[in-house]
Amino acid sequence: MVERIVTAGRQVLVEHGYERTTTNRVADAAGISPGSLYQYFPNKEAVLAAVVDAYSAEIADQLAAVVTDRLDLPPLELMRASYDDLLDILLANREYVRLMTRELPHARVAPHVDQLERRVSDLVGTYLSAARPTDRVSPSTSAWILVRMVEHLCVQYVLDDPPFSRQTLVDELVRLSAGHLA
Amino acid sequence: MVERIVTAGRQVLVEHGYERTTTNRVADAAGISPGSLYQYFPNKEAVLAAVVDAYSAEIADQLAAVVTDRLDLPPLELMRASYDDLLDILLANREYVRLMTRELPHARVAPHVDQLERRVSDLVGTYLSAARPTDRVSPSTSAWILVRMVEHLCVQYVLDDPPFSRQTLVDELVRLSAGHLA
Amino acid sequence: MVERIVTAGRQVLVEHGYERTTTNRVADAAGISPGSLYQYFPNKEAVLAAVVDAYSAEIADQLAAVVTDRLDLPPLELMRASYDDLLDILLANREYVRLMTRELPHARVAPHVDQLERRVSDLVGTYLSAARPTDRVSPSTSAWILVRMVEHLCVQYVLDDPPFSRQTLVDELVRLSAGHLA
Amino acid sequence: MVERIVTAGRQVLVEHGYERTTTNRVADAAGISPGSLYQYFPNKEAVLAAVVDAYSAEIADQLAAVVTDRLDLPPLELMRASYDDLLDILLANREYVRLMTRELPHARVAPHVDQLERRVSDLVGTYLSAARPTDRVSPSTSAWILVRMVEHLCVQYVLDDPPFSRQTLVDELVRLSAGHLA
DNA sequence: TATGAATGAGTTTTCATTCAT
DNA sequence: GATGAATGAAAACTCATTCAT
Repeated sequence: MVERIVTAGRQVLVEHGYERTTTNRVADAAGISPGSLYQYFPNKEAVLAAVVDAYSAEIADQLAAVVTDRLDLPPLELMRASYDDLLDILLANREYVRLMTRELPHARVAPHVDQLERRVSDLVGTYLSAARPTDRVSPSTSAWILVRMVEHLCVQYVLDDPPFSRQTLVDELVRLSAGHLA
Repeated sequence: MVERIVTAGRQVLVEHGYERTTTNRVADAAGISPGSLYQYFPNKEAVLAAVVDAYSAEIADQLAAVVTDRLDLPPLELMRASYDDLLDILLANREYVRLMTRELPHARVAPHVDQLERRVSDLVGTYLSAARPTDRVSPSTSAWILVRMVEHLCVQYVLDDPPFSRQTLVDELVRLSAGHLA
Repeated sequence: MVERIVTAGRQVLVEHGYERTTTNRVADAAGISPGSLYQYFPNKEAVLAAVVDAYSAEIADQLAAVVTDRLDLPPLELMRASYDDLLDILLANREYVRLMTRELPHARVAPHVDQLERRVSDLVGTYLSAARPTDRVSPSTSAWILVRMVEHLCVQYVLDDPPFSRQTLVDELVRLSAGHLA
Repeated sequence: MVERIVTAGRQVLVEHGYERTTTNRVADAAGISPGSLYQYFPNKEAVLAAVVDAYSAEIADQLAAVVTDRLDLPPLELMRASYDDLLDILLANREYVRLMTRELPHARVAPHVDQLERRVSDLVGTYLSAARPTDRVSPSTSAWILVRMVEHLCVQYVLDDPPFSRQTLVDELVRLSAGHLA
């Protein structure tokens, strides 16, 4: 039932937008009464948090795995494969990407995005520390830059659908990353 | 008077946040009655749009000028100087950056950001067309990538204050851009 | 089971106050489901009535006995002993006194208080009819005045704890009563 | 308008009872919209407080004057006249007496009643200190007992309309008081 | 033109009560 | 009988908008 409500919440969010997401509408979409909703969630806030949480649980692991699963590859291969998969995942979950970056207030999403970025940045930072001797910038700085750059360009690509191919984006991301690390 | 209302709107937005920005509060901050507000704006929507417009008018020209004023420079110098100035502008207008990217709903900001991005992208695209013969990617693709990359990393840097210097960011942005164009 | 519910109701009333006494909370305190509560009581009203009834059953007899058991004593002794016991009983049941006079709506308590007052007044009236020839006022008027006076002052003393001794109150009540009857 | 709302609140309280007094009903009775009510009062609580305050302002001074205006009389005359007037006032404001002692939750009324009782008790205590040398009980104890006794019996008389005359009650109150002070 | 009191639909939330299991 | 999830009407309160002055 919690799941039903969360699904309904997600749906209302997608269909009506954040500002038109009311507890009554969510209850309606879940096919329950407003009172029932409050047997599973203490307030509206908690319903929205659950929707965001569910998204994170569903997608964040996939996103982290994009890097995690390839930490044994050499940088270039890791990057190409990761960016490729990343785009796959985001393209397959366009609606959620839109929800997180376009629909929900930043404050509600920030904790999850921050956590994911930190998680991936840590991975990348560690990877770089091992793969590369010291350099112009610290591994954590590199990670900060690369993670945000790749993330943002992929998200933008997925949502704004610019007039160049998916392959082009991956190629250019790899090139940018390689240039940065060279 | 329109200006007074817009200023008040901006102030309320900054001090109270989007969700606590009511027409009454804006009227109050403008020292007028709610009824008067509706003689200058048809509805709340329009007030917020005007606030965003005013922001764009105030900052967007500066931002565009960052590139415009240097179209005669060679790429590397143009980039370094532009990124430097861009960071200056954003750092000097942190509050507005926060408003546009963290406080206001994306839908309200998107038209302006898109317009600015298109404007700068066009400039950059044209510049690249002239500066560089054909290449891996079209000038407009390059522009799309570079503009979004630089913009996003600078905005993030300004708002999240990561533990590396402003100079480092500029250096790395130049390096990334140069690598992309090479 | 009815008893369990009534006990729970009393407990919730004491701990949470009348306005925060919900049927769900009572059921919870009774360790049963809200549905079960409705197998023993038709509605919330009835539960509260039962709580008040139980209180009356528990205390009212003691209170009536204060007089009943002493109808063979001469007036002054009867009064002194009765008031003394009355105070004992009320002091020993302060929580219930508070419930009846401060927590519950008057309408819910009135029937029981009225009944008790009538019962005691009748006793006292009868006693006075026998003990005393005719006088300034009828026995029932005397009873009305004395019962309410003593009851109210004792209740107030118990709940408000004024800065004089219990003994003083008893002395003064006896004196007042004696003065009235003289 | 505040007055209109307070009047409406009082009326709803009288006609529908405390538990059926809702902000919407009060607004309705005042002939205004629920929103308007909230331009004059921050919440329901405040409306009810204002109703009680208005009552106090209207009646409490009269009640206190009952004693204040006669502090130069000898005790017996003071008492007789005061009790007489007190009954007049309470009989003339039966509806308000009912509201304060029967309808509203004790917690809402207590501050006002306590204040009034303290005010009158202080007066009486001071009067007794002057009129009478030391005695069985302190003036403040006498005041505590007399004020509560008289108040309660008068209130009960007014609300319950027992089968004896108003004059009888006054006579007996005087007698009781005199007996206490003798 | 400016006002600001008035509006009332819409929001979140509660809770006495029901009923399928 | 017992359950407890589900109900839904009703409550307090908000706020964009209007309109008589």
